[in-house]
Amino acid sequence: MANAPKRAVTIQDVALAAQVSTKTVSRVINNEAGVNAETRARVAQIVKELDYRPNLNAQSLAGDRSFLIGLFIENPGSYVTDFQTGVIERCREAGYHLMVEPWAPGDPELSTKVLNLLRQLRLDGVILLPPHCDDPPILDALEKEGVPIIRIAPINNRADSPVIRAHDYVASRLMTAHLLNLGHRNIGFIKGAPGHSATANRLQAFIDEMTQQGVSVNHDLIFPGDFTFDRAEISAREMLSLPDRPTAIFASNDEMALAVLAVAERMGIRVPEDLSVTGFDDTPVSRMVWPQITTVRQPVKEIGWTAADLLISLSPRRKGWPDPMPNKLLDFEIIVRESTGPVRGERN
Amino acid sequence: MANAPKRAVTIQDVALAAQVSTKTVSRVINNEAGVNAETRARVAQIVKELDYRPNLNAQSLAGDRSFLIGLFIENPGSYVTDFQTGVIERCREAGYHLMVEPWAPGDPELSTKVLNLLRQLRLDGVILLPPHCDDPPILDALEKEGVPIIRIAPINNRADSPVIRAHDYVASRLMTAHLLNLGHRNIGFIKGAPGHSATANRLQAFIDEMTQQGVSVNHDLIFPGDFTFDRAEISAREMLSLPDRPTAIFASNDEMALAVLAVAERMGIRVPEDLSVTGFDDTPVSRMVWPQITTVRQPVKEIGWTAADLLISLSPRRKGWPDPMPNKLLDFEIIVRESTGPVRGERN
DNA sequence: CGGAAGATAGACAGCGCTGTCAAAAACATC
DNA sequence: GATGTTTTTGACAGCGCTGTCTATCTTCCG
Repeated sequence: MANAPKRAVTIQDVALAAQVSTKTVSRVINNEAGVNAETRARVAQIVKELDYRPNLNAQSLAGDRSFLIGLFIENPGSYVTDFQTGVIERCREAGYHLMVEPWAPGDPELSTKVLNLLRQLRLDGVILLPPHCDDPPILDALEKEGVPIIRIAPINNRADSPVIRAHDYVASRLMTAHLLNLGHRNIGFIKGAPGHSATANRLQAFIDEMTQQGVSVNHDLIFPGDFTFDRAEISAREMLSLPDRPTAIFASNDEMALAVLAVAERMGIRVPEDLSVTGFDDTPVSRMVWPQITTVRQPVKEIGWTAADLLISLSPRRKGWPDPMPNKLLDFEIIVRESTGPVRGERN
Repeated sequence: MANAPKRAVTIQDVALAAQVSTKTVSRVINNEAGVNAETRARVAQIVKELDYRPNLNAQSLAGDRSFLIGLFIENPGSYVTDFQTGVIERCREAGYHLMVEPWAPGDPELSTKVLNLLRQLRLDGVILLPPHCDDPPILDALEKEGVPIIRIAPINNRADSPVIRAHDYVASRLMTAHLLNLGHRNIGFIKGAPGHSATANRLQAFIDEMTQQGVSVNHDLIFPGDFTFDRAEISAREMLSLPDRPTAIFASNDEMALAVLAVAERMGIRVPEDLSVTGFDDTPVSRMVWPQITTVRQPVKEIGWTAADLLISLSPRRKGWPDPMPNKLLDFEIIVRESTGPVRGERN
């Protein structure tokens, strides 16, 4: 029904009531220096009494900042949800808002569309998740508009923006060591999607750890994947049909570990007795299935916090990033659950 | 680094280049009537050449509409992700944007916070998911600001806004019938969270179908739940420890069905041989686990589309909703998978 | 061919706020 | 008490756009 289009309380109203200029009110609500303590108190009082809230559009237009932060994602779901939660939490505390924008990586008009968004909204910053954090059309558009960015777990280096990542590589090595400790030697690996640094890191760490522990890597046991259930299902089926099938499978994320579980179940292979399975990310489902999945907890929400904090701390002063670029490397945690167990010698 | 603060192309620039007034340019970009076809073409041409995009903030400020739609959620995840995707898709096509705002239902300052947001952002509309669609502080704040709303599957009626829902009740009856057809008579039920219409509807439909088919409902087999895994796990454990335990359990959503599966597995109860389990919502995981869960597919994304479409179609003209309120009732689909099977007589 | 009606265009103000700069007030100094 | 310095405040323009209203130009009709 959209009733009563009541005119909202404006800065004018406050100024009038407080007997000061609008500029002074502006100073108070923005916590700027140079206002007498008494005046400040009086204005603050009136603001409260009148229940005044500045109009963001007007602030944006006049002040050339939007109080909006973009989050570019490929598709929602998986870890993105947690991440988003983290970002929103911090944004809200700081009076910012989050605009979630999904993009399809291959889109030929991507650049135009991104530019369109940026020009229209004047975002104060953008957080780029993989694979967008390495996507030239997107990066170019952002650079062209001079929008500050934060990249999460990118592949390529750039000197112009901070990077936040968790230590995938170390985590993956530890996870591999976990499998090796359990006696597994014949270990299969399902890769993630190309274009994600996690894909390369997790695989490389797997190979390095195996090698360092003197276990030769069987490259025929490294199967393709793309972080989805369906693709992993195919790889799992192939791998488990091998005459000398692996005693353990390291899946590059939880959803793919789920696929391995499903295939194993269907083939009558018991987990963890006959096959150990590990995931990555500690998504909620990893503990809702049976057996619960051994996985790596990435501090996804914390990464979200960090990203938001960085952008918010930057935005008021348009001075660019501080000199040592404030990159962050966050901790992870290996979570051993039911899907991994000691290798059983009776086969072969 | 936030380089080159290049001044963006404005409507002025276009007007100058096209030798018309800014107002005419405005007419063209907003597709308003009253512009000569020739002029329109010329302006459109220049707009393209200059790669001009109107500044949303300015449009909002001057035009009293924000091109922003709010989506109020309790917490992300579950079906919300799909819903969000649907809304974003339509918003983008129409030049709108989505602002996702999670709220904690019990928050004593809820009203203030919502008002704050509304006054600051001037949203063109808000979509309310359960349980917010029945939350007085939120509804009051929205009404006070005259923001149009769409409510998804609310409990209470209100004449002032459209409602979109899928036919929970019918779906739940059919699902119950499915269980009855398989020969189950001793059926357990795990309820959803209070404050959601789905909770009441799904339960009532279950009771009604049972009753109609002449099967007496054992109220001791109706267990509490809140749509979460953890709570359902407790209920499932209790239920399956009963001396005369049910041969089927109807869980009010997929996550809780997962819990039943996990408990059954742990207790050595086979699904579906010894126990049939059904979920609700057809979330992605319902087919990623083994056995895959029999569930009800709700057209969550389509509901998102519909909600966005309604709001967008309303917003340009501030005339309020059309007369028969455009409520929508969407279709569902029962998806029979592996977690349900015929009852086996050998027990007792 | 005069005048009414309709189509097209522009002038202008102003949405609500902040940046800039100058004025006023308060305080220091010798 | 005159002068310099700092603090506090306000006037004013303008961010980029749209709503309103008026001016101009066409067209149509008796």
